[in-house]
Amino acid sequence: MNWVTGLQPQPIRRPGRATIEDVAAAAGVSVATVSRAIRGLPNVANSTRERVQRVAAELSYRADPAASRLATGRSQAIGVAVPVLNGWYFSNVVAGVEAVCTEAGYDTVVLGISSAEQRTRLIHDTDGIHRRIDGLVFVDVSYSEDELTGLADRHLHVVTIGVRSSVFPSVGIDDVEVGRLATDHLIELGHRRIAVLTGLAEDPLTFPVPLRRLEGYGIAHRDAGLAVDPALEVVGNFSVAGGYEAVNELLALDDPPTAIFAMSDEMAFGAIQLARERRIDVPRDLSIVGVDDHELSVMVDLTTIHQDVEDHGARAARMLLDGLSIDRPAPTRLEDPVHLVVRGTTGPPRAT
Amino acid sequence: MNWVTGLQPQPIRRPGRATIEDVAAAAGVSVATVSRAIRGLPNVANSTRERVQRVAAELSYRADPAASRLATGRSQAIGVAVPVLNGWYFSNVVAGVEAVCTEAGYDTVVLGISSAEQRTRLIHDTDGIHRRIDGLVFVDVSYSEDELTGLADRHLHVVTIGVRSSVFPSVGIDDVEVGRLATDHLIELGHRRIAVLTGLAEDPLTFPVPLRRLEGYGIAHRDAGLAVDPALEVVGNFSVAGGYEAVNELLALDDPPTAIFAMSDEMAFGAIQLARERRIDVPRDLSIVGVDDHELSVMVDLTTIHQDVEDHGARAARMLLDGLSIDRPAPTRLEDPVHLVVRGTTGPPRAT
DNA sequence: CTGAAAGCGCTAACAT
DNA sequence: ATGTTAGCGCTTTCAG
Repeated sequence: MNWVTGLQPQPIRRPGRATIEDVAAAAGVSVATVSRAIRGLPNVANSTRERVQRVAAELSYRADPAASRLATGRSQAIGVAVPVLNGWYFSNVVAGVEAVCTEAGYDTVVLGISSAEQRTRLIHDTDGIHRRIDGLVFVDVSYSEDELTGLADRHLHVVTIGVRSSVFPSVGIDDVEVGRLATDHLIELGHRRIAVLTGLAEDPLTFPVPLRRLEGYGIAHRDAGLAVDPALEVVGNFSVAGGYEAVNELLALDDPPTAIFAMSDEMAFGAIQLARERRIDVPRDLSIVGVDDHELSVMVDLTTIHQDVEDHGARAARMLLDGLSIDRPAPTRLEDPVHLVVRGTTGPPRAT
Repeated sequence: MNWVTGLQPQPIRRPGRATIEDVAAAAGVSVATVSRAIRGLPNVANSTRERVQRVAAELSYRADPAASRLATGRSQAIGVAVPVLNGWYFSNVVAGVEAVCTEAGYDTVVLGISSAEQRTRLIHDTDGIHRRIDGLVFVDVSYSEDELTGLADRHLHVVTIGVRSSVFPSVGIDDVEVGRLATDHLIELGHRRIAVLTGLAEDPLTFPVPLRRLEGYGIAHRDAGLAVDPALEVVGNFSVAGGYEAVNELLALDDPPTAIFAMSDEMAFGAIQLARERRIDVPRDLSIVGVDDHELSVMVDLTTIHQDVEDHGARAARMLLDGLSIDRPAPTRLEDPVHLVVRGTTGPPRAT
């Protein structure tokens, strides 16, 4: 009730912000009808629908997202959780996700998961995340199956990129094959001491992709009757600087490698840089193969394994959006083929 | 009404989702007190606040963001609008923004503004954006002052990165100085025919940064008593491929340049690549200077102009968040100093 | 096909 | 210091 009769009877309201009631009034129908008409629900006479839509357009009416979220329980937004936002791989994934989401009328909220603490908060809902988004795509941020099951139980829709999951759909590549492909290439060229630049030195659980690639690396060795030397496995953190440092270490070895399998092009770039500074001839004295087919690899003539990362993001988003209507989508796996792109940084070792 | 008496009498409610009423009941207080206690508002006895917070924690209660958004009108989310999401510059900006926002408890929603249509939709509220976010940072997506004023009138808080604005705060660098610095460096080395790789060939309004840098390029020439040759201004679209193509064109000229000022490192990378393929000696036959100080520039030994992009994003976010409480923040300009980093891709021209 | 009304969960007066 | 209650703007039975 308004006690101060006649004084500012209407609440302070931003001008131009038409509500559903305004539209209803202007169209001479009830708010329920407006809601139906606008969202394309059935049981609305065509003439009515038309009129309502016209009026809504005139008033440039848009349903308040918060209000409809409150009423429906859906936020029309999805989240994309990535360890780091800059960095070639992740920004491409995000780009793919965003494109699809925007197209579908969903907002894309980015969630940086750089620390273990952020990772925990996210999964344990300390963060209240699943009130803010309808679904989540995890990009190479990995959780135990138990944790994921927990999410599923709370009705959060998830798609993972990179790591595969037994509880949620996922898209990625065959990382074992990646490791095998790269290593095989090197072995075929005649290399016997092949170093590998891997990811973070953390709990394997948090990032299994390097492990899979390492597995492929191992398989290639085994198949060729070669033994792997643990000393040749160095952490490069998937960064240029990390790759640089890693190779620096490797070259200090008594018996340094003749070839390097870098699990990302960025690490390979770092490796190349160090080689240049040290005046090491690539590929004569050191062969280098990367993974990603970064747009700059062609520039440095890097042999690498191609994958279409932006497409991974797009496909993941599509899967997620499609799955939103189903209560528990099957944990399908979408696996993109990968292939080796041979360029100039790999060749036979000098002393073959 | 539930017709099947006795069956599932309570509404379908996700388990574990405590509401403010649950907390109130459990703590033996009213919902208003819970609200106050949890948000740290005054007028709550310490003992009460403690108890409420404890109970809330036990029930792992979190205010439903949609509900509070509806009640308060604030969404606790900010948007960051970028032309493209992959690409070194933009992903770094977004990373900076996200870090600050997350820290402050705000969600970061990314908005790709690749098409003119998306640009229009966003600004004209066809998108309903300002119901979804409290503030917006525009990253090198430029609008007329009129359009921006329109946004301000609708109480949308904005900070721009790159382009400066007379209506909203902005952070960036002195782009005229960037152009001058790069060009001067080349002129001092003795170059007289200096090409410039610019941005999009679109409406200047949509992207003034290249224009400012071009201005600096012009000033440097004028100060040195040199004339600029329009034929040496080529569009490179700020991409590696664009830079490659642009230089390809330049070299076809009757009187090709001896030096190139690329407005981004990525274009410079493309230029370097082409030079390599053509066996053009850099810097002997072609000097190249970029802008950004991309982490890979050191790798290709690129002379460039350094700027801290991630920091731009962080500062913009901070300004935006700080300004949220003020009705119309002053259009301050935060300008980061830039400096030339001389590396190996620039040197005196052969025929000095 | 359309309307009335009861929420959705929270905040913010206003009372006490 | 705490409680009551009226919205916020929309969706969704349920009635008609």
